[in-house]
Amino acid sequence: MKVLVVEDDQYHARYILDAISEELPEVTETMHAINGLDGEAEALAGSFEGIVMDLQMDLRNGIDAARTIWSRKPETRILFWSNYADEAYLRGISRIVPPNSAYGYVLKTASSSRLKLALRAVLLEGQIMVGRELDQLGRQNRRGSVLEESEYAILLDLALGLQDKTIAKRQNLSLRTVQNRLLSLYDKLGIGEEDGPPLNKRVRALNCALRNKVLNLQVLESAEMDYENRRKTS
Amino acid sequence: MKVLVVEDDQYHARYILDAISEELPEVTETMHAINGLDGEAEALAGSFEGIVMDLQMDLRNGIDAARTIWSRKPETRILFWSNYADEAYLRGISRIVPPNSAYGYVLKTASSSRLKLALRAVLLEGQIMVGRELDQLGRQNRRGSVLEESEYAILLDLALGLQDKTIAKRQNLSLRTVQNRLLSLYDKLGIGEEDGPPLNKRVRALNCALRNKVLNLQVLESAEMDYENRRKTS
DNA sequence: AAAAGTATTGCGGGAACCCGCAACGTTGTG
DNA sequence: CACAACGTTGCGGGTTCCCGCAATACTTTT
Repeated sequence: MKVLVVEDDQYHARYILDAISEELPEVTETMHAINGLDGEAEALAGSFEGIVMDLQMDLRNGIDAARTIWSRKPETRILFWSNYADEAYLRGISRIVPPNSAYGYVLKTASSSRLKLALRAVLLEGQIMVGRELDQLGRQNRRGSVLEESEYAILLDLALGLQDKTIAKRQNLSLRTVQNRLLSLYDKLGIGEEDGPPLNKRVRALNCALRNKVLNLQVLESAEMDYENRRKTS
Repeated sequence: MKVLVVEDDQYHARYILDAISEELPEVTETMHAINGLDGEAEALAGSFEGIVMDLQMDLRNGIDAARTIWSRKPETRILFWSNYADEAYLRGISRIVPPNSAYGYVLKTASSSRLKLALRAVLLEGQIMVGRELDQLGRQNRRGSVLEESEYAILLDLALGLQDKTIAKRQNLSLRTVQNRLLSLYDKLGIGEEDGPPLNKRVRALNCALRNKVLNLQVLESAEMDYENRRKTS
């Protein structure tokens, strides 16, 4: 079995490569890519059955890399290995996993045994394995409310800096509907409940989304590129 | 000599502890704190001459921890060891280094030899050592323009979501001056030059500042706490 | 099918924001 | 001192944003 490790942190890469060679004798060959772009190219060129993928990387983040890999080779087993339990990552991943595919999500703060277990379960056994800390992410948000997919889309557009009018055009909604979605977004993010002077809700929404880890820098970058591309080709 | 390592990533911590014990025989005792709060407490309680400090940590980030440590023990030598070359970090550090103190800033992507060199130079020899990648950060910004300290302060307030009026009050400026600073801020961040539909400049400014690494999540958190504290005690 | 609930849209107005114009103070240079 | 350069401040107006109110749709419940 061939496994590809996509990881830009030298210390983490060394550790995971060691772990694989020690604990998974079934793996006959490993390869190491040091960023998302490189990893994507290797994965498409070679014939890897399993991938360990870091999420936060330069050039191309793990989710974008995984999307193109899965779109060409949907049977590939991918174990995401990340420092952060961001809702943004989970949302990103859950939108790109192909049906019947094996994947997993393990935090880098997890113990070695947990990591090794996940390596075996996902790469060898083809199971789905997601840490419990991550699973309950959506629930604890604010007043137990999760962002609807539609609200999340608006949040992304807001985060890019688009105006209401532009968002309406993009999403094929009326101006007022966009503003309604923004209202419920503000509500769910808990904006307007602070004491002290009133705030600029738009900026505050982005601020809160970042601090609550509903968004992160990687998805901002992805959304930006997506927006640029779609704008140019239309 | 006693050295404290403040690092929440288990793999990085192990590596740096190994490196110290192998390469720096002068170090007789090492201690490991797993987050900023813990590290701060240990540093103030024990008598450490040198500290290796991660920047991105939960509970309390490295800069905030270093600030309180230096305010009580300004002679402490601190080597910052970070994944990211964010302008936000440099700004934060340069504002808290006490005069005549020894410190350094090394990226985690640096080679082992560079890291070991920095360990020796900063902790043992008391030199100042900053990687070259970091030093030129301020210059390449946009049209060769660096943010003035005053503009940076406004950017922070904007990022918190404060309104112009509130910012004016906080900084003891007139409303119009705040708006002028925002104008030059927009200019330096390159906002308003994009083609395509017009944008919400406020949100866009935050977005760009994050993507250009003028700001990052840690400074947002710090600014937030600072704002809350100052508001309550006034 | 009726009723109740929810999402979408329009209208309108007050507040905040963006910014050109012009007046004023400060600083520094010949 | 004069003059220029620059930061600060006020004024005014055009635009965007925030959001209550109310009229339709569309969905679910009874």
